Amino acid sequence: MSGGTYGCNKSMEIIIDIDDAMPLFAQLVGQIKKAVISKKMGPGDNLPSIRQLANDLELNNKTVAKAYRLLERDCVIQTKGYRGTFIHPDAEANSTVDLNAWVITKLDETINSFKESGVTDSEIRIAFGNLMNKRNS
Amino acid sequence: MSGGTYGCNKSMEIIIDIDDAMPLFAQLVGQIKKAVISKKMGPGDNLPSIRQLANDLELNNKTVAKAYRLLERDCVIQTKGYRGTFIHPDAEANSTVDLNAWVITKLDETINSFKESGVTDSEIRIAFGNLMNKRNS
DNA sequence: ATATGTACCACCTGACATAAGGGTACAAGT
DNA sequence: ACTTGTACCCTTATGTCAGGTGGTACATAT
Repeated sequence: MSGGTYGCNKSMEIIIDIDDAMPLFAQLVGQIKKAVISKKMGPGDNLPSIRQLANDLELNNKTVAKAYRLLERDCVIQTKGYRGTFIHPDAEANSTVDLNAWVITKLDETINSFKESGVTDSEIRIAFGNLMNKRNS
Repeated sequence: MSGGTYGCNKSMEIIIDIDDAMPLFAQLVGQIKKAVISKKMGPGDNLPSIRQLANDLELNNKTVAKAYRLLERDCVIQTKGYRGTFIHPDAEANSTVDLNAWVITKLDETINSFKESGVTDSEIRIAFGNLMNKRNS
């Protein structure tokens, strides 16, 4: 099997391409943001449950849950526990804001400042690795 | 075989532990800086050639060359081409100045600002990976 | 009983970069 | 001739991480 589609009240259509280089969860995030931007979905609209969507799209629960988690972090959707998941009031604005862009920009500045000081790529990578791993413990 | 030692005029002793998690070249860098700080070696002292040290320590030329390259960048040693390699006049000061410290501090600040914004570890890693790899080409 | 989101646990897979080694070669000097 | 640092080539192995999947369990509500 490869990919799957989900049609909800003829208002939302999600297409997942398993052969796409983009990770499945990222495709889901993009599709939902796109649906919001193109006004196919609006604030307050009900999204399918994680298990439901995973089943229709032939995906794993975790994959869908990951997408929902990211979407909620970006305030594109709101999860209300047992009551289900809904489109966030400010979804449209928050769908266009790309958190990644700001991360890349700021990180790029930092890395460049290192390189200008003659720091080796290896050293930057090592420092990065240490920080990312230690903070977890 | 595991690791090796190098004794030079009973003034310098380098111990490499191949089982250590720290990369071999990094161990070498640390050992030489330590030798400078503890005044076992001083400005003008002659260091063994890359090939010589690699042979004694049972390391590859490249590994030693990498360590020397980093040490010269930090102005702990001076390579004078065919004439060999020597301890830098300001070696002691430059051995204590930890370029890594400033890198870690600044990088830590940047990463923390990301996490406070809810950015995922994965996303930070991916952004980091993209930046480090694209700049190389 | 059923459904919701969520939080754990573990596993497998592929991709990728680092680290390290082997080899060859060069210009510059002794 | 010999040695110096250095710069390429290619190969290997190791480790790490992302992505995905599987299962179980929980509190909260209907």
